[in-house]
Formats: sequence, structure tokens, C-alpha cells
Amino acid sequence: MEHSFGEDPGSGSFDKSRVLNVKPLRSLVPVFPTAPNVSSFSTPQGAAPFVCASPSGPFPNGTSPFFPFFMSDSQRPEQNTGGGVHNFGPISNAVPINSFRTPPPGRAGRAQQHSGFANGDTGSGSSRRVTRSRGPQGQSSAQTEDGYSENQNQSSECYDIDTTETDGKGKVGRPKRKAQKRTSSGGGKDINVPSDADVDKLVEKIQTSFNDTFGQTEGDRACVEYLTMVYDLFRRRLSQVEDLKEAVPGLSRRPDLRAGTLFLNKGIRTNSKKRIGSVPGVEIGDIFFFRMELCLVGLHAPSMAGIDYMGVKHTGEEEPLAVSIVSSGGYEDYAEDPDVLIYSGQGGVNRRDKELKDQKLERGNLALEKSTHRANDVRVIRGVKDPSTVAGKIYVYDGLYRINESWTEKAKNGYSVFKYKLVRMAGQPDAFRIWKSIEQWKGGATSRVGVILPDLTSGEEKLPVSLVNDVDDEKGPAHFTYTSSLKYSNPINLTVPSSGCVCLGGCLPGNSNCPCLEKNGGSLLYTANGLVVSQSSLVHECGASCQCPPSCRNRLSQGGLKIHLEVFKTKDRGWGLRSWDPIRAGAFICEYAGEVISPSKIDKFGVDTDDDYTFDATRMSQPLGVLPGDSSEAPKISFPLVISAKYSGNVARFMNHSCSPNVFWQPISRENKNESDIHIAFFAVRHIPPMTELTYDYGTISGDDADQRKKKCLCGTSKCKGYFYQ
DNA sequence: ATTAGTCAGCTGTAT
DNA sequence: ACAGCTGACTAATGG
Repeated sequence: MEHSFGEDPGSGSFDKSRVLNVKPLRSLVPVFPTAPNVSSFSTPQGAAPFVCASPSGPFPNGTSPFFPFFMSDSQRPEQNTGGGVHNFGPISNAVPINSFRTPPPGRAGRAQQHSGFANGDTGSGSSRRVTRSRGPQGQSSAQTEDGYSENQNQSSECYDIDTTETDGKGKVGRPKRKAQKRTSSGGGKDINVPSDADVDKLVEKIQTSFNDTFGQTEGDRACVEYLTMVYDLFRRRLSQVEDLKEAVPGLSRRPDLRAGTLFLNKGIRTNSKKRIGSVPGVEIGDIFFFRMELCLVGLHAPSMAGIDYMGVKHTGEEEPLAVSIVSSGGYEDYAEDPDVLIYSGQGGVNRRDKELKDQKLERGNLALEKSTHRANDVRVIRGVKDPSTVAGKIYVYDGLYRINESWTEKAKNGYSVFKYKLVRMAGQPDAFRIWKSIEQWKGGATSRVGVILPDLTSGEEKLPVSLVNDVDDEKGPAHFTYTSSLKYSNPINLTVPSSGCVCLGGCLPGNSNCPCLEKNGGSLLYTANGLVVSQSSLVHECGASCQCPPSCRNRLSQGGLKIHLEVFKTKDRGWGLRSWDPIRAGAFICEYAGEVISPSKIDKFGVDTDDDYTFDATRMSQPLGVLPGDSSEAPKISFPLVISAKYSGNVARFMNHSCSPNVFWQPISRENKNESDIHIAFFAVRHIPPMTELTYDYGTISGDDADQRKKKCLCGTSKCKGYFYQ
């Protein structure tokens, strides 16, 4: 994050008339596939511009049908990827080679019992020779570097010291969960949710896909992004499965842990070798919502413990050194200063009888002590409070620190505790500091450089959206009217009339009598905490004629802004959109507001070539937010809806294009008596740290004038195609 | 050099 | 309040 978020005591009031005519970046043109096809969006009588169809049809003539939700993999036609780049690589049905691996002698019998993940060796397979380095006699697989010099260069080097690196097959013997009851909830309906056997198949598909794409690479940015995205997709899918099961006492619902272990056992992970210094592909400022995520990307291996360390050889003697710590509020740390962290050692409390005692200089504490003297880099992950999550905590990777001093002191409870003073290395991009700044902005105590408007929505949204320019002196984008809603010039008649639900307490998963869920293939497509499970062709939400309350889970996109956004001036791409709040993968961000342009209007008046702010759902783009191999996987296809936000619109009109986007769009149908509106909702592809620009893929078009709409892409990502279509 | 068993960890969610 | 999963450690067994 190269922006500076300084204070500006001067900027306060603002004259709206100074929002000038600035040539916006986007010059979009409404696009329809081809002229002859336009008519296909209308019924023969020309009454409805498009038809809202249930997953199984019917479809208007000439329109490509949505892929049915229930289609099995063998039934599904070839994915149309629009000729674009394959992000995920081909998903094959072939059994991965290592599935045929002979189990080690003496373990075979046992391993076989756990059908699911018993044989989960890692994809990197044979090269993963594991030796344990234990104690002084631990024979480690050599290390030439001593790695202790004060030299900065050493920091990013990977210590080739062998640590106890589980290879995924080692720990199968532990008794796993008991045999699970099969769900069969609801009325025995065919529910669009996989069984446990399906889950196992799904993991194998993910494994294949992961190995195909990243099998050779160990830890680059693309790999880390893919891994975290797929992990959370899978986790959301599992939580959807859990949702359908009756609560079994003695069986807790921890989809995060289950997804994590399945991934680890299948080798769906990266940077599994411990190292001192930065981790390839993980960037300072990256955020995580589960400890398992830290483990999967190689940032911090233990699933619970706060101190990660490894044995490092130094002049023949091996000693433990700390590689990373997690400060998450469980101890009496001092973590207010963005550059200094006073960290407490671990231990001192018996977990079972909660008996308190002095901390001992062992394990993590010992490693931190050694690292104090060796002055090696230690990665710091800070837990920050986040009221929006149930856990109330988010982990932020704050980069490399060094331990300046260590001491012991008496804690409030009277027992002695180790304390370590960690100081952040200079020259690293801001991470935790940004969180502290935002905290202050929210408190309103300080003003900020470059704030043009504190709320450009003028109260139209529940949350203010500030307009900020801290790069030049432009005073704002071209004038427009802020509206939070989507306007249809003509109501749309449903071909299949349907009534709303009567779920007075809100629609709940497993209710086979809810007509709204039925439209979604029998399942609720949103998790309990308001995340979309995955991208699909169309999500049916509850609407005006439903009797469920506004808080119903199936009305996720209807509550207006829940995330604190701001419109800001980018360095070279005009105005853009970013968020003060961290955004979880799958979280709803906003919808695309504006005016629906009917195809007939376009026929009559021709294409408005000057409309710079248009959303075009007919375009093709890569599927994002879709789990490889998921039975509910629905590739993104064109959708006959074009929205103009030139004269009126909301924050979504400011979202720029990226070839490696962090946001995807999703058509949503809202039932309304005998009418139905299609809305376009935006969801996060992956976790998005605060103040990161939000972008989506504008998609590709074909046709005679496609070349004219090609614009040079400035997204700057490694996957950049070099152009995009305005 | 492996394997199985035990333990506690600045988890996280249900009650 | 407590299930859950892992890495670290320990003891026992096999070459």
C-alpha cells in the first residue's frame, strides 16, 4: 500500500458545484451480442425483454440456456471459457496418480479405513523426504548457510533445515470423527448439496486442479491467491453441507478445520517448508480469517499455537529459532503501536484444570529467546478486532520484525510471564498501520489528506462513502445522481408465475417446502453469516411477496451497503473504489445501480456511444468464485441485461477492470408479485484487505466493433492480457 | 528409523 | 463450555 494516509486539518467543507466534468476513465458502450440476436431477448410478441427461467428452463429462443444446477459432471457440456485463459487448468476426471500409491507397510490396513483422506499424500510426492530433526542429535538434511549474519539479504532465504514436516500421510492413525449420519434432511428431496462421499471427490478434484496448475511451483502470488480462494470456497461449501445436518451433540461444526485438514492431507498447500523471513506469494497486508489459512500458505504452521519455530544449525549446534508469531489477544500483549509489539510467551496455564503457573523457557519461549540473540527476522501476524465476524478477529500479516529485548515479568495473576519486544523492520509497506488509521477516521477524530466529500451519497446509503483524492488536484468525477437502486423502465413479466414463501422466521436450509429455496435447487445459496457459497448462473432471492422478514438469509443483497466504501482517485486509472473494512471472500459488496437499458430502446435509438458507465451482463468472463469440480459449478455465461449508470448510479459504477479481479458479479432474481427483477450483485472473490482497490473483469465481447472497444489495460497484474473491453 | 500414544496450544463456536 | 486438529514430544518397537 503505497498511499500515505496522513492528516489534513484543513479540508472540511466542500462545494458540490465544484464536482466538475472530468473525463472518466471508462467509456463504455452498451453491447449486445450481435444485431440479429437482439431480438432473441424479446418474446415473439415483444412483451418482455427477457424471461426469467427456472434452472431447468424454459429458455427464450436463441438464448443459450443456463447450465442446470443438477447436472452431473458427465452431463455437463464443455465449459465455454470464451476463448480466454484457463485459470484453473482442465479439470479431469482421472484419478490422481498418487491415489495408487502403495501404502507403507504396516499402515495399509489402518489407512484404508479412512476412505476419505487416508491416502492423501502430497502432490509434490516423492521429493518430500521427511526426516525429523529432534534435539541435538536430530540429523538434519544439512544447511550450509548459517543464516545469522546481520545481513539483510539473509532474511528471505529459505533455511533448508529439516523440520518436522508432516507429509500428510503420517498422522492418519489418529481416530477421526465417528461415522457421520447421513443428512437426508428435508423431505428426502434431491438437494443440491454434496454428501460426505461427494466431499471426498470434490477434494480430489481440487487436488488435481491445484497440482495441474501449481504442481511445479512452490509459492508464488498466483498460487497463494488461488489456494486461499479455493480454501474458502470449499469451506463455505462445507458449511452449507453442515447447515443441512441436524445438530449432533458431540459433533461440532468446524468447516474451517475440516477444510484445512482435508487440504493438508491432500497436499493442497504451498511453502510447506519452514523458513525464516518472508514467504513467497504472501504479501504484507494480506488478511486471513482462519488459522488454517496461515498454515496452508506457509506463513505460520501450527494450527493453534502462537509461536512457530524451527531448528537451525549454527556452528554445528542446532538451536530453535522463532520464524513467526501470531498476536491474537489471548495474552496480555501490548499491540497498539504499529511498529512495536510486546509479545507474551506461551504457556503458564494448564488447559484442563486451568491451573496457573509460571511460564517455562521451553518450546516457543525458548525459540524467541534464541531469536532475540540471533536477531533473525520474525514474521508477525497481528490479530485485529473485527466486529463483523463471529470470531471477532481477523489476522493481518504485518511483515518482518526483530526481537530487541526479552524479559520476564509478573502477570496480573501473579505468575511470571516471558515478554518479547518486537520492532518492525523499516522499509516495509504499511499494513497494520492502515487499520489503525481507519480506526481513527471512523472515530471522526482526525481528518485526512485529500478528502473531497465525506459522503458522496448524500445520505442515500446507510453508510457514508467518502470521495478522496490524494494523488492530484482533480476535484471529482463527472456529475451524476447517486441512487442506490436499479430502475426498470418496463416491468418484467414472469413467464412462470410463482408465489413467494411463507417462512415467517426467515428461510432456512433444509426446508423443502420453501418455494424460494426450491428455485435455487433446494438449497440456500448463502451461508449463515452472509456469504455466497459460490458463483452460479442465477440466484433467486426472496422478494416483495415473500412473508419472510428483511433479515431473511435469502435477502443478502437487499440490505444496502454493509461495507464502508470510498471512491478514490487512482494513480493512472481514473477513479476507483476501495473499502475501509476488510472484506471476506464471498461477502456481498454492492449491487450495480442505474437504469436498465432495454434492448428495444437500443434498437430504436442506436447505441449510446458516449455512455461511460455501463454494466453489460452479456459479456463473457472467466468463472471466478467457483470450486473446481463442484457439482453445482456453473460457468459464467452471458445474461441479457444492460445497465446504464451514466446519469444515476451507485458506487459500483466506479469499479475498474482487472485481469486478475478480486470481485465477481452475480445475477440475482428478486421475486415481486408476478414480476421479477434481475439485479447484479458484486461479491468478493477472495479476502480483500482494507484500502485495496476493488476490481472486476469487464469481460470480453465479440463482433465487428470489438476492436474499437479494446482499451489498454493498466491493471498491472501478472495475468494482465494487456487490454480490456470498454 | 519408524510408529503409536499423549499433551497442550494467545481456536472458535454453540449454549 | 468443550470439541477439534496439529506439531512436539515420548516411549516402544524393528532393522
